[in-house]
Amino acid sequence: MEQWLSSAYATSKSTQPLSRTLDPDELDPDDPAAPSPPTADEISLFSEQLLDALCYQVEEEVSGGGDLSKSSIQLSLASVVWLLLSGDVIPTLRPISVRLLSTPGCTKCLEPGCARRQCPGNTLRVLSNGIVKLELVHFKMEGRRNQPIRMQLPPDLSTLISFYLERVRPALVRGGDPGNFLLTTAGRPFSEGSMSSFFKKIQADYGAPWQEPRPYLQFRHGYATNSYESLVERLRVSAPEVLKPRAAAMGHTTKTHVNSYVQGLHSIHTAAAVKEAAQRRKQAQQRVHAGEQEVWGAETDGAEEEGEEEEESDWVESEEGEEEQEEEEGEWEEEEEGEEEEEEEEGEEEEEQEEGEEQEWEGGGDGAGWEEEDEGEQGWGEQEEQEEEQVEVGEEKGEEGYKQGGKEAQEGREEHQRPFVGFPAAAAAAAVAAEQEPEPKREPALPIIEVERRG
DNA sequence: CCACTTCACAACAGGTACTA
DNA sequence: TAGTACCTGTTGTGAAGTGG
Repeated sequence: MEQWLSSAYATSKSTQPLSRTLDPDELDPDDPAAPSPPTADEISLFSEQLLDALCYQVEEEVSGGGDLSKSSIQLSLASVVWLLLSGDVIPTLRPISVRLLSTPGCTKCLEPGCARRQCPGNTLRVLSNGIVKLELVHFKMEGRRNQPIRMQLPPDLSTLISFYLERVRPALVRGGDPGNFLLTTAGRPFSEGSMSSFFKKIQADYGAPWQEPRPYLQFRHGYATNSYESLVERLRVSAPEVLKPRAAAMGHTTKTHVNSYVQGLHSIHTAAAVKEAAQRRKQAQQRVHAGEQEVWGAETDGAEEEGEEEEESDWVESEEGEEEQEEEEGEWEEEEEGEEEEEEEEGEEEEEQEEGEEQEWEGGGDGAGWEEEDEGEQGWGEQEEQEEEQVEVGEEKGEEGYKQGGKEAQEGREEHQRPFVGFPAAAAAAAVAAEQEPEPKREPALPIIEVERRG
């Protein structure tokens, strides 16, 4: 296993293009003295910091009956942008998909020069229960992928966005409304550059707990890297002892065992992810019924010590069986592309067996479900009906797919109610949530990502 | 089939223009 | 004049194309 890991590393090193050469006075990123990227805990802490500040500030102003101050408007805008791009509550979206988001009711595509017929653009809708749903058509380059990303946001973020739409955005509009969900303080749509600088400005202005403001791409990479590191660590710890004796009995190495003898790695993987999601959902339901209030603390003991890895494992993976770990190894060593068809078929079977449980797999799998662009389709036998169903069920799921940060920051969020909870959409969300989930814990839920397959 | 090349796009950073 | 937005060049990445 160790050799395997190192060979995989060597392979990746040899096949990756070298980064640009360092300037003479530039610190080598491998140098221990180089500033480390923000950890998941730090990111979460900063999110909490922003929300608390917003809560405190807005509460005063709302209770005073006046309009929001300029700083509150900016703070609200910053909070929304931060939560959409930082990867704390949802996986980091591409800036372009966020910039092109339109307001509810806006039917035109905001992508300049969009060639698609009747393109709805990147839409944002507030569902009847207050949950915000995103449908992102423009999330990457044109013409390569046609599958839009569909995502239901967690209740917390939905509430914040509803507040932004009702109280903040109208104050940002100057003259004609361009229809963009996010507007700069000057009332214009964000350009690529202005979004980039605003994202860094947020970190600088509101005291992010890391040394220098980081561009959003680093948070995107950080999210992906953390999940990968978590995976490698799990493999490193548990795979060798499990696989070795089995491989030895067959007279070959673990590498040969997985790569040459195990068939249908992808489908096994997919099936396991679906199965695990079902278990996860079942557990969540049991918790709700049992009225367990302390799930977080119990599940995340030790999370504080381990930092990012814990965080990632909560997001992307949960307790997974050994079998799944085994498959991961194989995939990782080499791509078995020829198996894709088989994999899809099997994926569909699994989904049927699970009777809709697949809708949750994005939260319980190994991260594949989080991949917003293409991998998500691999395990799906999606049809339109299913998607509609997913929308409905997704609202329920929102309460179940907990991020389970196990962080003090999360607990801190529960301490006081956000003042923007009183607004109509948010109130509806709260009512639905109260019906569906007896416990009022403010746990951010995993968003629902659905990948639509066309043709 | 695989490795390599090409192309297009996203993002960053620095400079410049604009505006309150 | 400071803050903000825009423009442009550079770099990195992924997908498609091509040749052995």
